[in-house]
Amino acid sequence: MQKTTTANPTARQTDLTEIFDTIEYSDAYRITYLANSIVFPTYAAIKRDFGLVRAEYILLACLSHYDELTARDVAQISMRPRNTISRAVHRMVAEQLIERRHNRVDKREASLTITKKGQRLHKRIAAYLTQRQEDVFAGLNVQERQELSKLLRKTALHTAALNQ
Amino acid sequence: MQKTTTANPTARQTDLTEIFDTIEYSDAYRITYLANSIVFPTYAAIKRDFGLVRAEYILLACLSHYDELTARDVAQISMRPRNTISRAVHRMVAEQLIERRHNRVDKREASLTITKKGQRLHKRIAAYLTQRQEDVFAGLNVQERQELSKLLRKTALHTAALNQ
DNA sequence: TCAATATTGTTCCAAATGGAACAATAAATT
DNA sequence: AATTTATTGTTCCATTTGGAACAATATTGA
Repeated sequence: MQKTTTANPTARQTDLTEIFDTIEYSDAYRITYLANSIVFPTYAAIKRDFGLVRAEYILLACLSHYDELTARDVAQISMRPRNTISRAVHRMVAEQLIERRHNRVDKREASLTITKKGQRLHKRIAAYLTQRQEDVFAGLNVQERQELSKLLRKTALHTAALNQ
Repeated sequence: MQKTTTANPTARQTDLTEIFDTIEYSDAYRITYLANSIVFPTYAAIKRDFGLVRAEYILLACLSHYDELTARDVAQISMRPRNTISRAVHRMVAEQLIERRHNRVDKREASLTITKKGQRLHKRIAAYLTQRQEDVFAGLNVQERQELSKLLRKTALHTAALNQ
């Protein structure tokens, strides 16, 4: 709970980073803040430059790292509702960024794969995210960065099990 | 790039966590995954139980930790567009969760404060987020958790400066 | 075997969202 | 002082979003 002032409006009186320490769920807050800092500007740039909405580049990213996935898999990996993935699939099949092939065994599902064109696009998009990632983590030295990586990995694996 | 199969549809063949390691921007990815894991289920619960949308509880959280802020401050802290904050302000003033007082010096802006009622609501919401935070970080031991906290804090502060 | 239940992916619809243009005010520049 | 530029907060509008109901298929269990 910090003093702010409107008495002297010329100077920025309030330290807008205090909440990092004072909020009850400070780790969750910091994580979310960092995620937003990475994702929001990059998302806007991807939309502007490539015309993809979030569910679409998520789909592209997932398919870039697995030989094939079902829409259900993608929804689970990304924690997005199935209908947004479904929409993304249709638009991206139309754009020939991915391919869909009905499963002969289980006729409900279809397996999705990325095309060459899709892979090329993913590479360009990944460069945006990688760049922003480096900017965000530039405040850490090499050991710190490694340690953070390790801890995030462990936490993410634990959480994935939790989300199951 | 991992083998999956649709040949034997009964067993889950694909390890959906592999992407944590194989993706180009793995730190950014892990951070985002964790943020989503914390925020999505909690957000849904907050909406269900209290009827608040995201911009609204963000506003509440910000005002819980500063004596007063302008809408602009909140937009900056939360990295949300100004119009979503504006909407949230109006609804929450109507609900008497926050108060708005026009600034005499700079007539464009208004200073926002949280009410007692707003504070009580924030406490209840914070409990949801805190609980989820604990679940997500339960995979770490005490030292690891402390170390992660420290690294996240440093990175968040660096990023806040970057976002300025 | 047949009914009941679960799962996958889709469509529909109402709500949330964010960019852009705007009015009001303030600050900077001439 | 007058003009130009910047800032704050708002409204408008088109798009994105996600819950819920649904059809098709698969699985479970009586």
